[in-house]
Amino acid sequence: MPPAKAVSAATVKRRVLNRDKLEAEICAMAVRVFAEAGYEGASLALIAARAGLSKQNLMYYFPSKQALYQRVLDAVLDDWLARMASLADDGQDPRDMLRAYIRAKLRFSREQPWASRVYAMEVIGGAQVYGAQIRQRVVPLLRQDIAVFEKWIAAGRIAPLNATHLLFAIWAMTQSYADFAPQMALVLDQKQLRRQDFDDGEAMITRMVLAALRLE
Amino acid sequence: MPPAKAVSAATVKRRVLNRDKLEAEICAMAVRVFAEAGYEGASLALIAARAGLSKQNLMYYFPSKQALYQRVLDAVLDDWLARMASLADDGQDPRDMLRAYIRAKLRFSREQPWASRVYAMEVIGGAQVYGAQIRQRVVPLLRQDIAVFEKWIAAGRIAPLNATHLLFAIWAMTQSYADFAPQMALVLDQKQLRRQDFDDGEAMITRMVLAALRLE
DNA sequence: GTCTATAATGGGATAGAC
DNA sequence: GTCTATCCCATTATAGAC
Repeated sequence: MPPAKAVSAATVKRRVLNRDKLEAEICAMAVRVFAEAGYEGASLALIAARAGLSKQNLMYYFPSKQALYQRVLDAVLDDWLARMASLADDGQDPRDMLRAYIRAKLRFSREQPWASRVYAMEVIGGAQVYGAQIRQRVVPLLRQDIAVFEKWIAAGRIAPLNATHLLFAIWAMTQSYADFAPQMALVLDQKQLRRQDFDDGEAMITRMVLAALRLE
Repeated sequence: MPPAKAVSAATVKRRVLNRDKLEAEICAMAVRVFAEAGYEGASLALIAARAGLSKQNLMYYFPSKQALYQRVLDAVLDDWLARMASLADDGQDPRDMLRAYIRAKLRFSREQPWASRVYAMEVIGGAQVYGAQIRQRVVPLLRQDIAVFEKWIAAGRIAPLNATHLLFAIWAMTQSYADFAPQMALVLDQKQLRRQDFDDGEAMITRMVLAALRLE
């Protein structure tokens, strides 16, 4: 864990922001720490230092570590779901909608890798604190998308297959460009993924999906 | 975190085992705790209780938490790599080899979900403790597999595509049946994944890969 | 090898002055 | 809202008897 950096300039500027903005900025720092160290491994002292305030001051805004963690996950889901225009919007060309869906999900992996990772860690650990929210906010959307696939199949617009596992496959592949980026970078002999790698991934994923659906 | 269970019967039996066996059994308990709680979140006391010995006794066998963690990851990789007969073995039919590869990887996800998850958590967190081992033991094997894909392409046995990202896709999809099983179970409205779900996943993944490679 | 006892540290959380 | 000071507890780790 690298030492916290001084953020005096940012701190001063922040003092004039209102509470909502400040809390959002704290979350933005916290998401990264949680993603790097996990819930237990993340220390409030480090998060506070990264955000440019004292640990006690941090606890003025968030009464407990769990409260901060849940707010972080809420923010992650908000951002995520806002970007992921559901497939359910409707009866456009499946080919175009799938391309857009894959692109949007990969874009999130590229622009918000820590958000994706903190969510992934929570799920892998069994979603012991955030399970209820996932059930309420994520699962219904996934089921909606699956229902769209099934409608397309029923209408003969895509080849018949298991719609649920198709969605699992799309999620797995797109998520991995955030979650497993460190390993991918090692294989590619790079320090981190570049824009080109995401484009290559997008081409690969799109091809696999469309080929499986007999849409190319 | 559920309370530790009494394991008196197992404990007694274990006392007659030799040191290697006992250490292996401790690792088997530890991998699950690390996967559920992450490195920092896992406590030696819980691991010791699950393994049926005292915390102090656990530390007789493993001098530190980090040493135990690294041994756990070593064991995970040993088991994993032993099962994953590399593609590189040679020039069989690409169709059969890919089917076998996907099946072997999914079987590992099904039989050793905690192993997969503890590895995933380590990578997502940036592989800060185990990065060197991944570089030495995992990356070369992945590169070997990628090289096989490229040989197949050069020989015209599969359609041309980005071999690296093809492997990333296969890994992402097969891994996810261990790592994201909790979320999948929620979508499927089940307590956990059943054998049938893995079979459905295998069919889906195989279809996507073979279709992308123009092998079906 | 297994136990009791105990250091030593770090981190979450609270109280109260200003 | 921000600071200093402090409490309390869990946890890793060690020492030493048996």
